[in-house]
Amino acid sequence: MSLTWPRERRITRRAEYTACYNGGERRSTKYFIVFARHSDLSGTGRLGLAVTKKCGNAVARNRIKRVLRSFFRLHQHKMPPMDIVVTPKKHLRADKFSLSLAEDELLPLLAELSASGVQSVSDSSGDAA
RNA sequence: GGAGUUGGACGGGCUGUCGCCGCGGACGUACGUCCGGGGAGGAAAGUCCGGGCUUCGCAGGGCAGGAUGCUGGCUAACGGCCAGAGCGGGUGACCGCUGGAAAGCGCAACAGAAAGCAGACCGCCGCUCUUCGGAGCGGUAAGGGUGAAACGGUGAGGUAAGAGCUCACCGGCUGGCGUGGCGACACGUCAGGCCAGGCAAGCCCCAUCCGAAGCAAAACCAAAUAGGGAAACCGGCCGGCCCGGCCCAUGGUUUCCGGGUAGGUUGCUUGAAGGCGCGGGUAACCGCGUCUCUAGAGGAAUGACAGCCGCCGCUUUCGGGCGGUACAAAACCCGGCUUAUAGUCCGACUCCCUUU
RNA sequence: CGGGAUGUAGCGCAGUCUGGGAGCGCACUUGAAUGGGGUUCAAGGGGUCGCUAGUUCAAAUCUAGUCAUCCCGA
Repeated sequence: MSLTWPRERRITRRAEYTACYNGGERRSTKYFIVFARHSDLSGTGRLGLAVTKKCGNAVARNRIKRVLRSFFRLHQHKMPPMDIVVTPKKHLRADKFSLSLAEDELLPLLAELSASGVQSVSDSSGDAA
């Protein structure tokens, strides 16, 4: 199975971000807030990262984004077909952050989202049929 | 050996797996696949200056406003750099500062008699009066005390007491001349007058410079919706009809046009570029020759995870073990400045101690 | 990219323009008043004036640099 993650699987418009913030589900863990919304495109989900200045300087913010992107790339087969926006909380320390920490934090949440997402997809497809 | 001053270079390396963003080539109808090659810094940072570039404005000049400020040079330009001058600090290597206060206005708390065209509290001296304690008038500015700062210093003459009042020397100032230097200035000499305080990072004066905005600049392509302009046809009114005119809730349909939003493309990296060599210059820098191409995104790539090796601490049973490995990431591009930075290496110089 | 504001006692602010004593309110401590508490009255303590340099006799105030926070415009 391929583990690529091209640009088409990212959220690149401000309107799409605000749609996730306003019309999506909101879950939170110890270090992250996750907004998830049903994708307009069929099939694949997309990822958006919003790392604010409160998380540190540019080097720290870049590291957080890269680790999160790597996490979603390696676990993309567990990802539901939704638009997901991840925002770290401000007490996340970039120098202590790693892939294993991201897995501990986000894997249960991903499973939870995919359960509810699959259910809603089957509901909507049933209505269409 | 110790302490220090100053200039420069670097700021992790290798391998594997899985990835990301541009570029070139091949296959290929589009989509896509494969191959090759590239992909953060000395400060990319702060955004404090200067320039290029783009659009707008502009006959020329002035005012206002802002910036800079010893001299000479470098530069596209600069508030930058280099070389020098004066002053200050340091034993020294070396470091720091810089227009004008005899154009004018203004300011100086408290203390002190007095804080700025000088003046006189205690003193000192003379005269007059006296109740013998002193008081009044006048002279004086050497001495005292205050303050951050009190209108030259020392000595002699002089005097009632004194005083640049006079003289000598010293210090400082102004002007002239000579020598050296492109110049800031230095040195020498003559004359004057004995004195002219501080603050311009208070207002100000003088000299020089400055049009404004910024790549979200700007150019091009250009939906949907609303509105604008033009033409044709239809409709209504004036009218018997045509021509013509009007439709003031400026009626409806079609076509065309221009502006322009979302969006897209360009701007976008070959440049006051870098390396090496030679030459000129004390240097900053400049000239010539030759070689190289070195990120170009657009919610924003340059990574994640392993392993080995460096480097630095702590520890050790000398096999090793544990921990750490800075600051900080391009966003139109350059030249500087400022600030942050674990450590490593190299050059030059100064002072002290020891040995020969 | 461009522009602006703020930083002073535990908290909220004045003082900065025009340089000389660091202040106001709440809070805190002590005392009075009450049987006790609150209210009230009186007295008191507490400040590297964000930081670092410079100008000045003297800096919260002036100048330069720097740090942090906040707010605008495109």
